[in-house]
Amino acid sequence: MTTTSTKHDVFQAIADPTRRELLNLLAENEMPVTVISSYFPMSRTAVSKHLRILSEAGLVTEQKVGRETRYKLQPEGLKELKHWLAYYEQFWDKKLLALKSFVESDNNLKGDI
Amino acid sequence: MTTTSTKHDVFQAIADPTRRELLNLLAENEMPVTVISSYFPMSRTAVSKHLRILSEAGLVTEQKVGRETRYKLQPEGLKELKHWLAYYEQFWDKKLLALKSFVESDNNLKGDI
DNA sequence: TAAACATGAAACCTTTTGGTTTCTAATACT
DNA sequence: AGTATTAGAAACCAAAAGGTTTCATGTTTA
Repeated sequence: MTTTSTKHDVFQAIADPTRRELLNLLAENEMPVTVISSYFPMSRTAVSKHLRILSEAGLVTEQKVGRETRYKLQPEGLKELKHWLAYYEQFWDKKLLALKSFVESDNNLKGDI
Repeated sequence: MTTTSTKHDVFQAIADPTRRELLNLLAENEMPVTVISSYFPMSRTAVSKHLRILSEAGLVTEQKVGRETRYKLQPEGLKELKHWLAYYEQFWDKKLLALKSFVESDNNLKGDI
């Protein structure tokens, strides 16, 4: 059982361009909501909601410090996406394609496991 | 200039679970709409609309053959996603982290390229 | 202690999304 | 020629998404 409680999934979380910008912003520095929202052309509350969604998807973490809540990137949350992608890489990666056709061909090691 | 006309972007295209299933289904075999839609618990028209979105995002291609339209995966469309992800990999990949701190440190090969 | 600050919750609104059913057009079969 | 088949277009609808403003609550700080 994984620790990440995924109410919103990663795919949906990164679908929104604002949220992708948020990830980008939070990648290097952790920062509180008010600071974060100063980078965006929308209300603080709206940004806060995006942060919530990112948090639920396991892409950022929140840490309360006094009256402020600091958010920062949690890159591990993107691993799920990487795994998903990995499956499709075989379809464009020549090396993987070669391996695939080798494994699937009938003229090698019949009946052997 | 790229050939992919991206009206819908990849991020949004893969956000929907039905569309991810479609990609999965079309990864191995190309097939016409009626056959495709038989795998899904919704109308043919609905599936058709999902296919359109995938197509606009450059994730599938359509080929008209007689009265049917055959769809298949266009894996290259996922490269954009891979590139996006690559940036974030540095944040969880130890090797990349090590490289990063090395490159950023001031005590190596100053002014040398 | 009172005022200011940081943030999330609530209620609300508009647009987008994911689905439906019906209609139209093109192609294939008999 | 006439009927079936394949698929997209149109019109429509309910629910979700993305935003707003206002309110409540906890935390500083003057």
